[in-house]
Amino acid sequence: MEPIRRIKGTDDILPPESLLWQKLTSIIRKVMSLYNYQEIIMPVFEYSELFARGIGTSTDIVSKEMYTLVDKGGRNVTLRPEGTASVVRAYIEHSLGSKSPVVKLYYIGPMFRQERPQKGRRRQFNQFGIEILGAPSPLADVEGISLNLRILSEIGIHNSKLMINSIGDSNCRGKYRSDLTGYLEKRFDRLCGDCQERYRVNALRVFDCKNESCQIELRDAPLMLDYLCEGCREHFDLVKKGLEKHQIDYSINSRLVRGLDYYTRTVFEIVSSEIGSQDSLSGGGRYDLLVEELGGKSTPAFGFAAGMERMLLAWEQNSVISSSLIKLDCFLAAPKGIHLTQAAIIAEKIRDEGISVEVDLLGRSLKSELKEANRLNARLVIILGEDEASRGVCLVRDMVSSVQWEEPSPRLVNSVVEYISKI
RNA sequence: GUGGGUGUGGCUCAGCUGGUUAGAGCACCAGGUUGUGGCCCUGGUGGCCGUGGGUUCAAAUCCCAUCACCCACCCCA
Repeated sequence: MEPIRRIKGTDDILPPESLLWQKLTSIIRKVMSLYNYQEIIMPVFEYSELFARGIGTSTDIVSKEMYTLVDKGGRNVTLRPEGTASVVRAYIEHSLGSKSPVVKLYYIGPMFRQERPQKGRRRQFNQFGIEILGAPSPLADVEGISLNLRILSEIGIHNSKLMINSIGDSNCRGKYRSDLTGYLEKRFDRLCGDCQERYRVNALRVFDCKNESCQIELRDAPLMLDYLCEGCREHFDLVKKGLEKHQIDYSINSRLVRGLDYYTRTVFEIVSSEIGSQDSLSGGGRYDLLVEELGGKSTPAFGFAAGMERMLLAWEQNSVISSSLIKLDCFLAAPKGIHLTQAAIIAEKIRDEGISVEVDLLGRSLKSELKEANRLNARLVIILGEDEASRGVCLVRDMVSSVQWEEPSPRLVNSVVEYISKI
């Protein structure tokens, strides 16, 4: 019989690595609460149209990467490729804006994109992200970026770099776009095939091209930063000043263009040079037009999404040993299987006191059980041997100091509690 | 969708100018230690050498096909 395998681009996160994930999410939640963001838990699938309208049909995500299906009711639904569209949908659907002028939400969960997997790129992957809805001020941009960086530093990722840019708004982007396409048109023949395609779909993305000859052609290309209107220029200046006041290092990357259509003004990206070719740990920016685009009232907004698998990749560079996170207070050994049932009952009593206990379920030899206890990193081993039982005592062994002593059975639970709490 | 690389016990890999029973380390089990873990020693379990076809007296090894995984392009978190 052929065993069934997991779907391409999906992962089983096994222990002990899953403990690293627990730690990661607990750090994220802790920092979110420091900034007073509330969690929103959303469906993982939505009407396909939400993403088409929210993310933009010209993007790769919508045009070729979505897991879309028609359900039995004839609805066209899609596994979410990102979180922002759903948050905005929920914001509108529940009129969150009328309950409070500024709404700050975060989410953690899986996203789905049908791309060719590679390092740092999976078909099901996990993101966390925030959305600040209702705040037009650059203060919101700066807060979001600070929060993002704080999470990275709490985790222990220090090898990352922040890049920012402004891509203008509906006032100024139009003129820029036409000037840029005009510039590119004149050199169209000298651009690579990919860039010729970009020219047609979204000219701003030619700046992402890694092809050297294209970069040479782009040397004198007009830059968005020179086209910013008064409002956008001022907003961008305040973001930069804000970052400086927070002592946050950044670099301006005038070629930074986000792949999603909804961004306006501020865009940012945090990259790591140590996680392979997919080097973006997180990215986001301002999207002042999206809420209205999805049928809500005009609402300014800022948000970002971060790739959790990529953060773990960057984290492993700092040699965090996940297996050392496994800890067990106590292992209950009942050699030769005589007292297995009794052991299980004692284990429950110790657990009642909040102390973790493992019982050997196989009734193995004492040697095997100690070996097992050692593997499990157990601090104490309680041995319920025949000799001891006949004398009404148990043997307690500290696996770190190798000291062991006899304990009268009635006192066992109390003294284990005492011992563990003193460590 | 395009390109490159790799498929040998649970894991990491050696063997691959074709030639007798396919190896190592780690992990696992047992013993050395007649109830006591980690270190050490000894032994053991476990592999249709990704799959299918071809060449040959003979294929893990050569050829073709196919599948899977990895990395990169593209794009993005």
